[in-house]
Amino acid sequence: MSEHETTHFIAEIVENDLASGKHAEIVTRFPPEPNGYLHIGHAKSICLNFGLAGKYKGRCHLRFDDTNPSKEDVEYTESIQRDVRWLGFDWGAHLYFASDYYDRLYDFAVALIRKGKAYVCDLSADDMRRYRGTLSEPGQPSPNRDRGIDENLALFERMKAGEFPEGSRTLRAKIDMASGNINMRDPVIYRIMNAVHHRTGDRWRIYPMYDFTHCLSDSLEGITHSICTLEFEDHRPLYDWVLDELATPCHPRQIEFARLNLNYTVMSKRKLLELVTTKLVGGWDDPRMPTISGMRRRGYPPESIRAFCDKIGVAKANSTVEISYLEACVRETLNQGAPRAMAILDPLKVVVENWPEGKIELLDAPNNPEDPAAGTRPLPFSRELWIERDDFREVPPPKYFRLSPGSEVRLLHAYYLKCEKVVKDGAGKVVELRCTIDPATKGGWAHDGRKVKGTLHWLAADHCARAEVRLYDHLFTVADPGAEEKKGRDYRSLLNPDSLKVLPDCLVELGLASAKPGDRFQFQRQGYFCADPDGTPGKPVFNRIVGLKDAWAKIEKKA
RNA sequence: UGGGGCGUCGCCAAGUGGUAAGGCAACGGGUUUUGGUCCCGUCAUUCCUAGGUUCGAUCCCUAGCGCCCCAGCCA
Repeated sequence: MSEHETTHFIAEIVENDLASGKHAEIVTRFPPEPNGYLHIGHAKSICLNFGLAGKYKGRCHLRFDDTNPSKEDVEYTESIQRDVRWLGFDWGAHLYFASDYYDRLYDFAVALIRKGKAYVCDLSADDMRRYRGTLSEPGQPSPNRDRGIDENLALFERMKAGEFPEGSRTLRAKIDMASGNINMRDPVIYRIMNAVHHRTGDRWRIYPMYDFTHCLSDSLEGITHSICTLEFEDHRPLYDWVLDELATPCHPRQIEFARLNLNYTVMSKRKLLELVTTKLVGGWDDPRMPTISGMRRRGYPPESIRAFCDKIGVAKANSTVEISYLEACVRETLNQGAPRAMAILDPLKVVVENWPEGKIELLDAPNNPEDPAAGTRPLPFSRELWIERDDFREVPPPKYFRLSPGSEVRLLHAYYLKCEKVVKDGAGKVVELRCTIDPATKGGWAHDGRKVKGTLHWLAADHCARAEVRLYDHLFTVADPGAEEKKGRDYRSLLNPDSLKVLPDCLVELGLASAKPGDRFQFQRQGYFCADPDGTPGKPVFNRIVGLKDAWAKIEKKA
């Protein structure tokens, strides 16, 4: 992981607690609700929690906050574990489920009732909302607020036994209906639900709420630092209240930080779920999705995601990070390790007129100029070649270094190539280039001091494999779909229609035909690509992970 | 005149009274058999605003302004 000093206010708190002896060892936790797939925002939290535990020699638990059976599913508990592991983190033996604490949680609730700090409320959801008051007006006490302890105990017992219909009663903490903090206006801590829980089945008819469950789960596990996002700041007084009222093993400190936002995408679980269920994308692992599984399929290396999370920092100010920053992190790690390969996305035929028909020459190509240890591979050269259509212009614009009539370029690792003639079809489309090579430039070196400005990638026509290539762009056309939505636009209408471009007839080096899903390459001069599981032995499929920086595109755009 | 937070370069983000780190982006230049990588340079006299305290304030005080979150029997 990154060497540079990662220091932020949470690390500072941890360091102080360790230095002061408040804690001998820190314990953090990543507490997802299994109601969707993890996304890059979760990755920030995962890196933070597991990262802190790793750096300060503590431990980090993976705990599923599964208290709402109506939205949760085992599919998600599985995908979440897969994703956390893939990111490079290990919870060891510390895998927990809030649902495993249901019995103890129930006992805690009973204890609260005994203390006169909780009561069974008969208000309907609508009435409860009315009694709650508003942001600027205090709430009114529930008619059941002063119900006797024994009656509360009996009623709660009967709630548990399933004697009452869903929604008919709740257990509420008795705190302060006039509090400016609405979370403290006698919050519901248990509700009646008939849903089947993915782990406890139909054993329970009542389910604890987040505010009651989370702090107690933390305490039961001996968590020292309970790190969550900003929107829970208002819940901290309640977190502390519950732990102060009950006899618990310890009282973790809740610390809030700003969640990650990325531009040109959405991070809301609801929207991501909707994109998946309405088939606006191919699934949770669609390479355009900001999900961990999407990024994995796209080809983002896990270490680049970790580096990104490390670099963006941790603070309390809401912020939106440019997705290009993530892409820069991906390029950085891929540049070091990805083997280079020739691939032609949009082929244009070149016939080398002074190269004998049928002659094949094997040239030596380094696998990675950044890493000599990666070795070399033989590259066949022949009379007929493919080059990138975009690497030829009949009328070259200013500063165009590539091929044009009469110009000379270098074929990477091969020869200097000169364009002698342009062949067009009836419609005027260029279909073939008649060229010559300079035999004295084998390997791509001219020994007469002659320089060439452009270097092109290429493939021998009869010695390459077909491949499908999928090019991706931002999921949305606007940087901030949320802002547009506030102006009345449906975020779905902001989806980028060009976010996926399928190129069915690309050409790649023969060796890539056997690439395994997940294998990553740099297609020289173009970008980084990753073999997709959709590929077949005869026809591999490559996802563009991210393009290389393109100085020429910039020049051309300016002109 | 409900409560809780936050405001430092286009985007992140250090800084905790001694005179504005770093990364990304951008721009200029060098190297280069990827117009990639790499290297060098430029890029906030200014820290939301206005007052005040101080020899000195992004950091302290006061008053404003702006933005985010909260009225689920979601998490």
